[in-house]
Amino acid sequence: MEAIMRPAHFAAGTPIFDEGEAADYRFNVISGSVKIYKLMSDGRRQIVGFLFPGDFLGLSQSEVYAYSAESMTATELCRFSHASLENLVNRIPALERRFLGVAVNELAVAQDQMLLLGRKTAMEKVASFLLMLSKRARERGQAENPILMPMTRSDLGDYLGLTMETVSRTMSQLKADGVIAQLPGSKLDLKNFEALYDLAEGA
Amino acid sequence: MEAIMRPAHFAAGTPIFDEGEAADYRFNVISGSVKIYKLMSDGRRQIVGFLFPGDFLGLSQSEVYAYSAESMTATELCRFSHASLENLVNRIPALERRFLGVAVNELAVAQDQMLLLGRKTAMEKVASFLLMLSKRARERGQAENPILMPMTRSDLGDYLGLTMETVSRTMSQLKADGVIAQLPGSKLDLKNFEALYDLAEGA
DNA sequence: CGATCCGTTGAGGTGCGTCAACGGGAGTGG
DNA sequence: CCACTCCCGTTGACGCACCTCAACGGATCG
Repeated sequence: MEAIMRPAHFAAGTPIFDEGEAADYRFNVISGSVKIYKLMSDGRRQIVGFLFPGDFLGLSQSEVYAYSAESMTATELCRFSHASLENLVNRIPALERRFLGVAVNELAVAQDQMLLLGRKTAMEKVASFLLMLSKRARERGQAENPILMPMTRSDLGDYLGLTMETVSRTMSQLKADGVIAQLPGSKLDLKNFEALYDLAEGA
Repeated sequence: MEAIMRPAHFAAGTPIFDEGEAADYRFNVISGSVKIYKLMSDGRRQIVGFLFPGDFLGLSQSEVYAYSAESMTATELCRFSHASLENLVNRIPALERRFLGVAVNELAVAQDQMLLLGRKTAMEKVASFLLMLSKRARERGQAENPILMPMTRSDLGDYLGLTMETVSRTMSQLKADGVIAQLPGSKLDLKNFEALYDLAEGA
């Protein structure tokens, strides 16, 4: 895979590709963080994923990207042209299996997110989100407790189906209740996992 | 594939499998219709998909199903044991490619649904849903206009992140405005596609 | 040191949820 | 063939969780 890979660097807040563009490339996140989102004609936005090192983006069955992507922090990506990746996959069936696993996993994550968006309250959404960030950090081999949260309140709102004001209020309450605490550098200390689990389920 | 397939029949409203069960089988819908959903401990439900002939269910990376499945109408399924399907896929790489395509497609559908759940109003949700049903019928080679809608108002609410009362009110308004009309046999006549497109986008 | 962006907080409004009543159709049993 | 029941859908009245609009403060940057 390294033979067909090209590194690509993006400063914080840089567009990577837009929904509707020809889907000529696939990417893999090396470092940094990326948000992928869909827009409505009047500007309403739904963020459909936050991506971290190890995550893929740009997978598409159609000729065009199904969502837009933008870096949140300084980000390093691996870029693969669709054609050369196709060639490689044809010669190495195990790769296809790998991608299938990735896609099926992401599908399960998407279904969890549908439950969150459709049925959870603001507090449940925020608590669920914090726990998810923590879990994903652990899966990446990082610490599960002080979590890095590079996204703005507005990003968070557009991910959770809330306004940034509601996100802010909810986070303030969690701070006031001593469940979380801010640390320097966009870091968040989850001081009470048990409380978060209860809040995420509506207890 | 036919060699390892077992047919399975389900009467309307019959459980097929439950979230958390050992994911020993994969299924393909032959005829009828299926809903797949996730439940919260207090009974809140999010339907994450309605399945029709040609659709797959039971794909999972984990050892257990990630959602529950139940037939909505009398339904015929193909059942494949996970193990034998695995064997077959190992011998026929094209099958893996096929599944990858299915999964990536479903992921795109899931992302559309996230936009709907997170950012659309009740009217936009209902209009979008009707158009999606019509589009999927067309893709299956069926008529796009009188659409079959076998799900209850409650199912619809749990799919769109609304209550059944709100769904009912919204459908009533669409009827009053002459945009849709009920036909016998759970069928719906979409009398004004253009109006529906506008309503789905918030115009 | 002005401009901009982000986050926070308050006051007030509203879209949808909640609760409730009712009617029709389908299945069931007498 | 007619009650009876149950489920589904509809509609109304009311409440509330979250949105909208607004003001303000701190951080970053040119």
